[in-house]
Amino acid sequence: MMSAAEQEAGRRRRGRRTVNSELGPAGVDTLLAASIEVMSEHGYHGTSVRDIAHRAGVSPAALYHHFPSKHDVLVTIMDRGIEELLERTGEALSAAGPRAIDQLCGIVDVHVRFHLEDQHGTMLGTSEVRALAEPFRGEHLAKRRKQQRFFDRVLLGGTREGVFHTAYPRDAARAIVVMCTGVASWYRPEGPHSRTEIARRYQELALDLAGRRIG
Amino acid sequence: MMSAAEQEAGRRRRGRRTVNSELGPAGVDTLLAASIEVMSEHGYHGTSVRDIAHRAGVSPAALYHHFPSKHDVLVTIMDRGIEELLERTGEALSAAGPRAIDQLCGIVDVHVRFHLEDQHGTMLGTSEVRALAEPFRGEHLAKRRKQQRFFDRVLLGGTREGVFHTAYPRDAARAIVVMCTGVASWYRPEGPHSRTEIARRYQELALDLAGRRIG
DNA sequence: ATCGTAACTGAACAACTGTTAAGGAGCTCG
DNA sequence: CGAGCTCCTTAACAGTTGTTCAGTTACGAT
Repeated sequence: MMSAAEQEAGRRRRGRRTVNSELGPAGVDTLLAASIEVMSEHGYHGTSVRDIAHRAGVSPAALYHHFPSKHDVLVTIMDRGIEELLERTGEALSAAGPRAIDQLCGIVDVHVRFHLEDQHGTMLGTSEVRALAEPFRGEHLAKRRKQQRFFDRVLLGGTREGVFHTAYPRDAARAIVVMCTGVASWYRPEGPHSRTEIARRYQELALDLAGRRIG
Repeated sequence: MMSAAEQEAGRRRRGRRTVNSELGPAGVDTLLAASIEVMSEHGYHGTSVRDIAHRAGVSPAALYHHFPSKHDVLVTIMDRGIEELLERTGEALSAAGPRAIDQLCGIVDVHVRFHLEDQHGTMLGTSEVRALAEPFRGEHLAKRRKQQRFFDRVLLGGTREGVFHTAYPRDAARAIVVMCTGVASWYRPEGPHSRTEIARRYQELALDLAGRRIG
């Protein structure tokens, strides 16, 4: 007969392989990865603590060793996500230099790549804001507005610079963010185009939306 | 002491006023309207049958007089929505005539207006596809692809016609749909712009995405 | 060897879930 | 009148929910 410890170790290993490809501290990170997988498929309310635990290969109670509540798991995922996006966007903006065209290409590249690489996490992030309780909801929305303002500034700057000719820079900025965010909901890794190619195309589409004249 | 009938009538009247502004058959339509309101706020799984019934001013069991299940309520809402969108899009396309520019303006106008007028319903429609069970999910996705194909055809047609110059007509078509669908998630009736004005602007943005040259 | 602690377990909790059963009020029609 | 129908009720059902609790195991430090 197999000992409880052997059973348990086996279960954990299996859990790790599914979610985490065999390494890592297997605690918080495994649970977060499992949560992202299963929540992005069925939504926050459509996912039970037992679903998460089963996917992670642990018991339901194990989740409460690492997080105070199911809600806190969501908060952690959403906050890590938006924070990384903000950081990467800021970096891209610094690296782009002073020209609005370069800036727009830079932040669109980051935005698209981020939503392609962390497809499930970002889908959670965009669809489950409503599941956040206050004050986390308010804080998260503030960070989203901050991210939006990056795009607003680039569009308005380019308009003043005279390189963007759209009559509605704010609407164009919002449209660009929405369209780049949207890639997470249709992208399939087995599709015909590489992530790099998709990012390149969206830079072009964003420039069109900004009203860059050809010539 | 108030009779049960009086209590009940009062409750129903209150329910109607909240949801339906006092008229209508108060049965199926009231329940659907209540479902759209509360489900668009908390999502399908975040909404209980008791939540819906309470908003509609009836008992939880009343829902099962009109629908076989909670899931069927969602199916009804989503199907009515996509069917009306398809119909309106088809009409707009016929009314637009042969030129791709007019066609694009027509279907963008319909798409934006539809998502502004039925804001809550369309938000449900875009976010809760995952809550649909088979075979309804498959059927609904087929209708969504049909709607997408309207835009694909217009973009490809305009490219062949030589009036649209985007290098990526299919990506542009998807981006246009996504950006028009997105209005439902940020629009507030008390905002600075009328629905007509927003629709007009999005026609402009769509033409930019399509790569219509100025001049 | 023993202590401490991090990581986890199975079993239980009350609350809530979708759904059903049985019945009553109000209406129309013969 | 009363049969039949629509629309709705209260009360209950079994299953699931998030969460807690008391205990167990693995393991590095003393």
